[in-house]
Amino acid sequence: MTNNLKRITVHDVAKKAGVSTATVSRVINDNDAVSSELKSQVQKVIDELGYRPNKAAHHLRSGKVKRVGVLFADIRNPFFTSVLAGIENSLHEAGYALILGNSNEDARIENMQLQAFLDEGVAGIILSAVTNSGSPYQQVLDAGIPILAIDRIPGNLKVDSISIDNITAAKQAALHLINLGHQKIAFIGGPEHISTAHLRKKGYLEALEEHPNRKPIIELGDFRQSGGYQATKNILAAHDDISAFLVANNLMTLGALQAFNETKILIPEQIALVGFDDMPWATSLQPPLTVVAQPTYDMGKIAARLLLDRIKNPDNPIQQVILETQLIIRESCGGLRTV
Amino acid sequence: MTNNLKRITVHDVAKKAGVSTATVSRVINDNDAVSSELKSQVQKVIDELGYRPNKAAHHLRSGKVKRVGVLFADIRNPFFTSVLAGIENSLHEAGYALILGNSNEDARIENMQLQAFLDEGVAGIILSAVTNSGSPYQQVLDAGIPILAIDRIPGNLKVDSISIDNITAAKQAALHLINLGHQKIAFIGGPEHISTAHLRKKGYLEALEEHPNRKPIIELGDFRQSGGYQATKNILAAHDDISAFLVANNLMTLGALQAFNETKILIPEQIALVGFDDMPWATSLQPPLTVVAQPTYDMGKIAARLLLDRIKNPDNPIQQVILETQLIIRESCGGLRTV
DNA sequence: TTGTAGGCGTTATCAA
DNA sequence: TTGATAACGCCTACAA
Repeated sequence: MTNNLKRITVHDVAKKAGVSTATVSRVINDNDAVSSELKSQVQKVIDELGYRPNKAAHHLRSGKVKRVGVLFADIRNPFFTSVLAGIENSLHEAGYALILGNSNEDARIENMQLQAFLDEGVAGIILSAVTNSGSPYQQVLDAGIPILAIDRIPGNLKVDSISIDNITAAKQAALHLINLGHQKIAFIGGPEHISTAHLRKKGYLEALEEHPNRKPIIELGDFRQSGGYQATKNILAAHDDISAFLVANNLMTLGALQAFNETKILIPEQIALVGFDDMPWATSLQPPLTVVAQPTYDMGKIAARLLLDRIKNPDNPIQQVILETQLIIRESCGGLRTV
Repeated sequence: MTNNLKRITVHDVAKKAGVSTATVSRVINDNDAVSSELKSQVQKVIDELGYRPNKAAHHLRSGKVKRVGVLFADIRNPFFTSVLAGIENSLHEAGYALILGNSNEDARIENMQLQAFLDEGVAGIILSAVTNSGSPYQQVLDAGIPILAIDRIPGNLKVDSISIDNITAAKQAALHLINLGHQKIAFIGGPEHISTAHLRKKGYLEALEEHPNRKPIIELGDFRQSGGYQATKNILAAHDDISAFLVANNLMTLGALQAFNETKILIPEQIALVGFDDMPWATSLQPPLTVVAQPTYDMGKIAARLLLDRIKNPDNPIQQVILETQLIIRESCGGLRTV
């Protein structure tokens, strides 16, 4: 049942190649100066024997690991899934393994997962933070493990980060609705402690401020479908003269649609709708959804690259990358009413 | 910049507690018989020092790892995302780390990823196989690493597995459409080499066979949105008398909807639609989508548990778990026409 | 029940 | 440029 072929080690290679284990090690790690003669000779034996270095031993002795931890606040949200796919792609190309964790929007779990990453041994961590404060992450940085903050950036944390310009993104969407002639535009936002939620609300408010007589109508959800549904219901119950909705998150947009369908409200005839994130279903809905699109997959790819850069060059200056969003105008926001 | 606090090891604990490193090791690993007196004494020192065992050393010496590899064919598909969340949850509870890989429906990449898992050191692998043959996976099993096949089960592979009853699932959906009185029911399936695709087609065919005069109308897509779109277009172009569609995958269902919207075909008035997987958007669509629901999250949870069982008991009999699906009837398939 | 000591597979240091 | 050797941190015979 069990495998009784003994594991092939540097010793086996060394013996067969007639060199020392040190030389074999040097060939594996390429770097050192080994005569190209010996190098190819050893490499040949490595191939013949099908030798594969033991990573645990390598890690133990050298302290180096090609492993990155990815900790997201909600891996079920398609936004993160797409980002994750981008990360996976970059890491795989670079020969790094990806350890995945889900903090589930829970600071306690997040903390445990980070600790688990440290125990497991990672060269760096990509993190969509649950809390807005940097302090919980300091111990990780103190341990010499770099963090790359993605999407949600804790305020006082000095780390590399990648995000979108949330204020402008939301503002642009709100302005579009304003320019279509809408007077009463409701905003469904997320929890204040999440930076993206906070900033998108700010963008919405900024847009309204630029246009007189437009009062903010705001309801905050939990970034989940049910939260969007409930927030929409609440707004509809409290106001009967709203003609447009801006929803600050993908799943909440689905919740809002559910509420509109239930209430037999027609989109865009009765209410214009702009959502967040260009998800697979956006073009399958009737009418197709107008959205603020984030470059999710690319965010992931870039995030991984930034982190790998940091791992290679710990003393480089910190980079804060901000990607642009795109307002994709489809039919859910209706045509021009007044200009 | 760098951390100059030396790492705390068993030796530090041993010295401070006035015991040998062997005793410390025994306390860490709980199992052995250490007097409860000594045990609590050592534990106290461990807590005081904040000692955390080095997993690389543990792995190297003992050969044991609490790490599982998860390799999916398409991590961007929300079906897998949901399964993944279930797996993550179970593994995290059990103190296992999750290494994630994406084979992207490519057998070559799948092979590389499996090799990477072996190099990295995993106690087991959860796999949604790209190919339908078991042979590519034999080397992993030969290395003593158990595989748990999920969703797609290679034909000739003797491993634990968890899946749904794909034949019955599709058959049930097709029968529902038949019972509603539909005569021409089109089926959009997936690539034949994927077991789920193959079996769902079989279920559709079985349903038709039970009812005379119903000819199969089949188009195969690639399990992606664009494939569903194209397949729908093809069917619509070739037939003008179809009154119902059964689509065998979640993203292809979105593609079909896109095609229907574009062609101004009304659901369910002109065409009744049944899709696969109860995804977040199903209830946000107008009309809400009738679907064959798979217990995705639970599949993941159970998959992880099965694998951990296998890791603990390598010689237990093989388990093939088949979960039931549920036909959730909403409005997209229309009401009863004829019975 | 507890301690001693050797080794897991690799790499870093030092010497040749 | 190459080799001998110790050490990374832990576990496990074996001895006491």
